[in-house]
Amino acid sequence: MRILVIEDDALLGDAIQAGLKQSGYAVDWMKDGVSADQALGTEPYAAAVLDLGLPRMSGLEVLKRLRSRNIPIPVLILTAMDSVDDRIRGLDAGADDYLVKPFDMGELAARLRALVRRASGKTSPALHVAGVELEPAAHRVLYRDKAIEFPAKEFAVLHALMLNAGRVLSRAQIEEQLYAWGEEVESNAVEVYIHHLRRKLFPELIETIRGVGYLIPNDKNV
Amino acid sequence: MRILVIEDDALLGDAIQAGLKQSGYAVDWMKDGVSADQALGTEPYAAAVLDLGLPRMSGLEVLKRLRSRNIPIPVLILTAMDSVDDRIRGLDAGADDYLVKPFDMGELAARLRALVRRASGKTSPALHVAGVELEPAAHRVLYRDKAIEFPAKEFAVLHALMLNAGRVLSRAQIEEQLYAWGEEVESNAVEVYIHHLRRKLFPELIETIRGVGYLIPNDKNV
DNA sequence: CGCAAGCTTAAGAATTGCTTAAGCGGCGAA
DNA sequence: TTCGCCGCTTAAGCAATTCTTAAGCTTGCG
Repeated sequence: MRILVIEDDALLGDAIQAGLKQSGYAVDWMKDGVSADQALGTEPYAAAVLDLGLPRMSGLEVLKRLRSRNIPIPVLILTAMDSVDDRIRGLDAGADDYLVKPFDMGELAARLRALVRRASGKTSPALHVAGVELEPAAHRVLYRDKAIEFPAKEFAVLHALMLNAGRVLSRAQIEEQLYAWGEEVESNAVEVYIHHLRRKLFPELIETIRGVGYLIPNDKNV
Repeated sequence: MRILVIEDDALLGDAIQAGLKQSGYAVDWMKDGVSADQALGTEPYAAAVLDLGLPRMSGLEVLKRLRSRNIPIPVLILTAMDSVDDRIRGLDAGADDYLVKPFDMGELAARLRALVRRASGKTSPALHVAGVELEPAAHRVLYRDKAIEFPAKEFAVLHALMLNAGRVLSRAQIEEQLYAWGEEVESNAVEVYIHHLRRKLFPELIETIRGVGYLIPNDKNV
């Protein structure tokens, strides 16, 4: 799950990036409006965290341009305590939620989670597919009522596949979820994670579509 | 278009039912959580309007059970003005939108419309022709309710032909679907794929138009 | 009847994915 | 701080499938 953080303050940006990484997101960090605008147009982010005071192009402008291009990703804006006006204008311009600085990293992560979930529409907090239950918030997976542990990346792959149950995800699509800019891999990492998932759960869970990608089939029943 | 309204307050429920009927929906009205839960499991609703405070089973519980059964219909929850917590928990439990009481009937109708549109847009369109069903997203083909496997290229050929059912595709047009620039083949590859398709499905599915190309005829009946 | 277009088959080539294992780096414990 | 563990990334060999090609055969049409 990939998030774009747009924040010009180095200290704060660093903290946000670190905190969100901790929560398992792949985080890109842009420090001005123009780069952010561009990145939002090209990369498949699940959400954006946007400070309104930015150099080169204001956060509000970034937001407006985003919406005018009909890109519906959830945007959470960061505002100073005293700028109620900004907050209102942000929400008017299409922001989905806001947080007043200073804020707690846990809360930011929680809100992002809620936003992403809501945006993806039909996703409940716990995903149930093929007897596997995955709780994104708790970073927990249950199979046959037993908790199974997954390291961050394995979890992310499983999450992506379960979110898209019934749809094929190409290896490239999965990689985009796992890695932020400049930390792409060039190996068969995804294959290895798939292998681990199959071993810890059961092999039939994930189907291979040769030359296309991977897929967790939708349940028919239940 | 059928909508389920779950609301225990007689006055409000009546108003909602009337208002939505006005907007052209067929409206069922349940007054407690248990009946609603049951109805949602059996009837094909396009969306649900859910009050969170319900007798017998709370709205939140209804929602959770709905999602745990992987039923992805859009749910709009109704919350009291002061219960921000409920709203959050509702969204966390998989609601798609919310409305704070009291609300305007026009707005409710508008939001439902938006939700339904969004939800139906996400359903990947399956192609049905001549008893063959092809789901692009799942990379899956069903014939006589049996799944049949196709390697990437064969699938691509079938997909192209079904997308253009009733129209002749030249061999060159089919090849364009299969190969990126600079990797054209110079052989009878397409003929070979056509042959495989005919064998796995049935020979009459694909007609040969000599000197022109290939064609899957349109069904007369659906 | 003869030719061209398309069908069928088969086999080698190429690609793709699976599996295993090892090195590396970070993080926590001692 | 140092050590050891764990997770992440690579790499390489192997197995299987898929792709391409070509050759011979069949069919339809003039």
